[in-house]
Amino acid sequence: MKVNNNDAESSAVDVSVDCVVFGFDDRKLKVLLIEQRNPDRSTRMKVQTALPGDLLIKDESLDDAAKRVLKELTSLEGIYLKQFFTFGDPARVKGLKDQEWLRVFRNHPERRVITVGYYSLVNMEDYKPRPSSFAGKARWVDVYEIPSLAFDHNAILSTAIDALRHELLADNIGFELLPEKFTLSQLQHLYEIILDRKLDKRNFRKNVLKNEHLTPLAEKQKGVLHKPAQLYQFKRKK
Amino acid sequence: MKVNNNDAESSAVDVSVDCVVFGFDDRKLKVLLIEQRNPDRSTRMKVQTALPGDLLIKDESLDDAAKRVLKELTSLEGIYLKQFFTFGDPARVKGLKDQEWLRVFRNHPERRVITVGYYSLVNMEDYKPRPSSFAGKARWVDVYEIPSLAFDHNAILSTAIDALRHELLADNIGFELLPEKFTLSQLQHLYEIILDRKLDKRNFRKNVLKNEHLTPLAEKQKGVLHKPAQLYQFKRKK
DNA sequence: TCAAAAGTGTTCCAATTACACCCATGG
DNA sequence: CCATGGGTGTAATTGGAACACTTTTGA
Repeated sequence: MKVNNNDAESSAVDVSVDCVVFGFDDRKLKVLLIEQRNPDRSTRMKVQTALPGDLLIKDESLDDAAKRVLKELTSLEGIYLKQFFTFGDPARVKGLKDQEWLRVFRNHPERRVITVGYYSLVNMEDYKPRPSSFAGKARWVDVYEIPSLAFDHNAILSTAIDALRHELLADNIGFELLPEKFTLSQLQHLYEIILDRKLDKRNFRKNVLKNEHLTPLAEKQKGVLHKPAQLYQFKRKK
Repeated sequence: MKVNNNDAESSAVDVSVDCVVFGFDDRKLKVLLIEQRNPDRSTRMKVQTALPGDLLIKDESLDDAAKRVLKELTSLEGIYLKQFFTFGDPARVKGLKDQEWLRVFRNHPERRVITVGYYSLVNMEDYKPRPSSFAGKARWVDVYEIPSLAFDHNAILSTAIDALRHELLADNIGFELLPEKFTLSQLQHLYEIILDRKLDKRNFRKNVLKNEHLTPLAEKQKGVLHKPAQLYQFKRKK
């Protein structure tokens, strides 16, 4: 009768969330990567770079776990956050280095870990690095120059980038990555970098001014060595 | 140091997959629902209707788990299958009836269960009901007349329908629901039912003949009491 | 000959693309 | 006065939407 519920067959599994935190510094699309916590000097394991993430805690929803990771890491709350895919390959945490790390930092290093991927969009100006319980130092890395990451995080990241591109085209979420006040050129540049192609300036402006809810401010760029640009703000719809 | 990895905080979690199996009977869009297995006559618990699903087993990927559930239920292999969302609300299996059922059929009824949602598209003609280890009888139910389901399966199902609509528009996966040979009217009717709106016949044909890879067969409909329609087949791209 | 669905083109409008010059500022 | 990026409009093309009648079959 009971088929897959004996512990022999359906063994315990851990569930985590991993967050792909995107940021934009006016030139490059970046993602926030952490150094994995370092084992107490004893071993001299090579530190791996990884996506921020953590195991789910008791009675915490997936979204809440992602918010918690994000808040611990960046102090930010209320930022754009979206579940995009769940990764459950049984071998995804079985790499040699990954196992080494898990043996130090997890109670059940042998357990498989299913991870739910989230991506979030933050305005880099708002970001303040912060010591977090699950990570060493964090840094922004160009999404087009990602090193080799722990676990299957390279795959997770590239899935996130695909999801971000689709979402950008479908729902125009780009402004989440910009400061409160921005110019249309900044916005266009952001789109060009995410989509990885040039856009026509006049057509781009026509489109965003039609489709987006942009309010021109009574304020212009200052201190630039060319004609100062009009600043805009998104009217966030309720 | 160790933060969320002590068993007190990150308690054991079960992971399951749930499959939303869509079918089309030439009139209605249907979904395959099961009766939950019945506790041995002893208790007379009311049988709930649910989506087919099962706990992940050892060393099985998420995709493989979904394929297994599908194969056990329908004997079908190689059919269209897509992960669409993961549901992890801590309360999602805490309903009264749900707990009753879990206490009979699961070794750890108190555990939270995270479930990864898949949907699949099957040609109803190919489907042969089959006794499965995780379910009682299965039946096809009109997606627009879904009863109250176990757990959070109503929410999972409506998320699946949204995902199906998007996918249909983006990737034209409609033919997966049709028999090998079909008419353009059947295809149009399918689109109309999934999207829940009328489509213009001439425009629809123009579009699918442009965009899809349809091969007209040297064969027509037979035995219909009107002009027999051209039959088509999809050229599946390699 | 009738009922039922199959099949077929054209026109109109909206959206998308391509494209080049003048402007305001700071140095 | 020069370098720099800001800002603007139009024409051509493409794609989507609306729309009605003739054809073939079986009963």
